[in-house]
Amino acid sequence: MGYVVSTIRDVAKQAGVSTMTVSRVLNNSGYVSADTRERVEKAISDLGYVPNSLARSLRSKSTRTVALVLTDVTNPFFTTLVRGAEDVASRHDFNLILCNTDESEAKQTQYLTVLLQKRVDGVLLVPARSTSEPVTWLQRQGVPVVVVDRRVPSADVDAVRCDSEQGAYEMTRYLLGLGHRRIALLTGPAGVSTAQDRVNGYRRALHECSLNEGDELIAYGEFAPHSGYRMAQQVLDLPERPTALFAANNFIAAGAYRAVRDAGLSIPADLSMVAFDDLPAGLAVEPFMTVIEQPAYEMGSRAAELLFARLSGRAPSACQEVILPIRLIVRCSSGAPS
Amino acid sequence: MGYVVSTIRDVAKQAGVSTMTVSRVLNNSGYVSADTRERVEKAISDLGYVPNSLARSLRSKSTRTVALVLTDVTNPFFTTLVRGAEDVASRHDFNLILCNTDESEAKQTQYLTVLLQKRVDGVLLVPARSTSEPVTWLQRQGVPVVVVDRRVPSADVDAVRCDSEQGAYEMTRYLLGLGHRRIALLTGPAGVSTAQDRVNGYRRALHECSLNEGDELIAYGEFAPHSGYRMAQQVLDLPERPTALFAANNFIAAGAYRAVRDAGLSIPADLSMVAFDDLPAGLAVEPFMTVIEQPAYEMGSRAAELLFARLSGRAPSACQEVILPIRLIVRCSSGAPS
DNA sequence: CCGGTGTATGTTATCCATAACATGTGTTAC
DNA sequence: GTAACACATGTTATGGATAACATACACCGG
Repeated sequence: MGYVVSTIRDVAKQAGVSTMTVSRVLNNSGYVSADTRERVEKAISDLGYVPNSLARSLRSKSTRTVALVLTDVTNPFFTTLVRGAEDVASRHDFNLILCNTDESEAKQTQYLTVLLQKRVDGVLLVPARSTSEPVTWLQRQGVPVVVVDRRVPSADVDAVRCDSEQGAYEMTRYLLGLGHRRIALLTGPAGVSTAQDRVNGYRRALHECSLNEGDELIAYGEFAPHSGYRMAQQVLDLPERPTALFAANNFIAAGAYRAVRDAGLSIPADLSMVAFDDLPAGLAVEPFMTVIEQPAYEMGSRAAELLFARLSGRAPSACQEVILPIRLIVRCSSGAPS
Repeated sequence: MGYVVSTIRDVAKQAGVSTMTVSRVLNNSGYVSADTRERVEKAISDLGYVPNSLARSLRSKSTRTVALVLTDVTNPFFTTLVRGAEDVASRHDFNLILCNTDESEAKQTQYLTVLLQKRVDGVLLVPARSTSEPVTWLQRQGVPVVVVDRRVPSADVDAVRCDSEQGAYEMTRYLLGLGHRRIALLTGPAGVSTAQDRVNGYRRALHECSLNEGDELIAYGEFAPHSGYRMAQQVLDLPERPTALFAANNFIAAGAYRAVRDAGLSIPADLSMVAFDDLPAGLAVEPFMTVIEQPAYEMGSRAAELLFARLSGRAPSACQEVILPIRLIVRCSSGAPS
């Protein structure tokens, strides 16, 4: 009970020096004799002193902390992205705070408020919705932002992402090339740029083939397995069943895959299936699906690097947009329509 | 550029009051007239003022933040546990910081250091290894701890978990009851209490049946799919193949499941399979496995409640150990040996 | 009319560290 | 011999908020 947390003053007294000298030892700044340093270090360890970063940050105006605000920590795409950001952050000796918004704008606002209050030095943001408002808010508060994975309209901000429109276009072209004409697209919320861009790329490819289907083959839902399941059911129930399913992300694909199996259809014999984002190899399904792979790790690391470039002032004043290349990986879930 | 972040002083000046009055408005404490409150609130919103929680916490000696340190954020068992903790935290108007140690003691130490520096008010800890050291360290620094899911030896600390030994015992009894005699156990790292307890429960059940197998049927690995895959391969390659596989957690089960399929065996015809922790329903495998289910959400919420009880002083001075009940859910992955 | 109580606001000290500046050695250079 | 400089340490001001205390007025009861 009642353990007393010691302060820099206690350490100074114990070591017989001023607090400033202790501070120098802690920060390895300025001059300290070997002898003094040793005494101070002994005092620190004797007292079990842990510096108070609140006080430290208050004075130094830097928390050495950045935040990564994303929409779904459980998605392997994002966990990989996190590792990329983490590695860069720890290389810069920064802490990374993870905030999971669950695709909710309200939660996002709440987290950004807390982050501003905690005075994080910068934010990596995967926006829950396609609005520039949160970005400009952070910027007005003097917090550098890098927008990751998704677009926000008309914001003057650093950004790292892949070209979802182009990716969806290429994937759709690939399916068309196999001979598919009825291709269903299962996508995310209409308000999310990646969901919309993938629709646009899909449409562009279809239009090029003069396939102007109505929108019955496009299903909007959430980036979640249960939603993928429902959307797949929905398009499989259409009078004229599609010959190919294009899931706009890995979780939608996972759910859709179950729906297809539950419907007694086999892949790719009865139906081709492709997806955006690779599927988690470890989890029960072996990697067999034809996918558009995005370099998630690199997205995280490049975004973090951009942020640290801003933080250190080593960045060009103009904002940078980094578009990373995607890769179409053909596996055995896709083939010519029967 | 150069946006100026405003302080409570700026707000006070703008509203023509003292900083103390602004503080009262912010914290809804003390007396403030309706008229003044309105002026202050206008000033706050005009300036886009965001209170500095560093300064606030420094003075008030409370960060209104607790941390949940766990070993694998990607595991649905833990994400569910997180939600339990989150809900309770937000009900108490506290922030929850998530720290992912990846089962590494080094990472755990690093995170705890940062948390102490940031002066979190409390910690929920899923210990990476069975050592009481990190717990006593936190306690000596005056930070209340609740140990979750896993045991640490001889520590005087609040704890919430399930009885892994008993769960494994019951599951093994169940398999023995079906007629299985060669039951392989795929478990986690030897240094983790849940991994070890599950071995102990398994052994107890076997001993009761006078089945004193050597340890060739016990494989130690990591709580991860790739490890489950390898361990399954290992026991499937034994001269006398086991008739049942018992995975000590869901991720091991997911990997083992793939190994079984890759070996061309079918479940439960050729081999029964059971697991500790339910499998993620959403991810490609439908829930079909016989499991010991732990109340993950409740573990998180109860642990958080215990922590807040301590924080508010409303807790009995003696430490509490909460052992939550588990449930054996029989599904179609297990049957009598062929 | 006086003291007690509730309301409304302000002043000062403080939280714990670091920035900025000051001071005092000893050594080197010319 | 002394200016210049590296080295070593200390003193004071400061960051942005709240705790603790102080002040002042209004209203009420006796």
